[in-house]
Amino acid sequence: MPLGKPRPERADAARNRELLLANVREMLAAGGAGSVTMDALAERAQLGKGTVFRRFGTRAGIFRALLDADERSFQEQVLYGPPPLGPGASALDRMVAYGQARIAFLLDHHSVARAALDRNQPAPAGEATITRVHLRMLLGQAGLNLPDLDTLAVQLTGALEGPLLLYVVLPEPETPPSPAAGRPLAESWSVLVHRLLRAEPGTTPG
Amino acid sequence: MPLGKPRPERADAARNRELLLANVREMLAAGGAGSVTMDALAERAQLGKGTVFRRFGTRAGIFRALLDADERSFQEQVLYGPPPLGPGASALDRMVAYGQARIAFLLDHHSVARAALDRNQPAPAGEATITRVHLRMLLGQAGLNLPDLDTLAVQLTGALEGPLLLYVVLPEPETPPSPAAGRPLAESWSVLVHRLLRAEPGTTPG
DNA sequence: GCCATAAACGGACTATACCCCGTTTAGAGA
DNA sequence: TCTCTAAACGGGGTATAGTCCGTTTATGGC
Repeated sequence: MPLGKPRPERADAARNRELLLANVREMLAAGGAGSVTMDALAERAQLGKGTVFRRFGTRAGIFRALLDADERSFQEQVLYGPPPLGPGASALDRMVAYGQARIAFLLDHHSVARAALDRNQPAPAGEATITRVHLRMLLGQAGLNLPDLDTLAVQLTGALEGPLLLYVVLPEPETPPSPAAGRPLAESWSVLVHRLLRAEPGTTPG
Repeated sequence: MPLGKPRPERADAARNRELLLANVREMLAAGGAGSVTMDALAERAQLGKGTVFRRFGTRAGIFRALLDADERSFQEQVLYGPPPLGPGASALDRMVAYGQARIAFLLDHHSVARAALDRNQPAPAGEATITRVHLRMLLGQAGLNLPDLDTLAVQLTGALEGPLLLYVVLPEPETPPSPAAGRPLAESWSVLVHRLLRAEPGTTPG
């Protein structure tokens, strides 16, 4: 038995996962993230409560699972899509484009993204890390003459996502997500990145 | 009866508040933030649970109250202390100094500051806002030629505090707070601020 | 001192996340 | 098809945040 393959998920488990996620989406649409309780979800899906926890581990885990699919397709746009979000543009342009896209993404998924946060757990594992890793890479490509790009990437992640996840600069409950609500953030992000990546005065680029 | 004076806190209430906070500090020292439960606190202080909630409203409120005193003296350093943290230095220098001081503060109070966060509540009201407001003011003084300093201040708040509050770049449980642990963050903050406030090439200052 | 009243108090009650473990079942191999 | 085992399932149990409301008490005005 090859060690790298920890046995695929059993068919009934997979079926139930989908069933649960479908129910979560419905509950979400009907009553918002607050209405999704483990008990209610279990009952609605006609499953035991233990099953729900076995699938998702924690309440936040449900929302992480929900985010996952969209997050993956978002990531694909970033890695393989057309520039400037995808490869083929300058680091500067890509960073601005990434910020804009990320803000739009977090706006779209605002309620779920916040519900996916887990006090106790440091970083919502999959979710926030995409930003940190990608920004770190772009900083590297930008040819900055700076020592600690890792830390800078963490801080920029905070600048980009913090306003939407921590200091909630948005939206009134039940407000349908206005597409332009993130405009100021995107605008300001662009300024921040432009100034950060701007060449040192009196330095030859290279 | 003057409307602005909503009646001072009753003596017994004040006494109990102190009693509770003292007990919280002891529990904190003994078993960490996780060991501070409302029931345990109430019992330890020989008070009813209802009283604890009446005093602090919510679990996070306890930690906010704990933070409050230190936060106030921190704020005083910023408003009236010696430069560069206090007034009397350039906006740039003050912003760098503020970042350094804030990082040290959050490091010192890391466990309490995180416990003061309240899912549900957007921003930990008093706590995070100090940073936002102060950065906003300094940005104004810096004479930047930028349109939306409010949003920029929020993003910088995220850059400064996000790493410590959201993406926990620190410390292993039970690690005594190493004073140098925030060095990379402070260093990187300095770089970020320097580049942000750097004069536009070909622009006359003023 | 005495009274009236607003505030504080207490602790039972509810809602909910998360745990445990005995029972059931899918699915690989004989 | 039968067996065997690891995985999945169920739902009662626990811990804990937060609510409610009847009771007690501090305190300002008389």
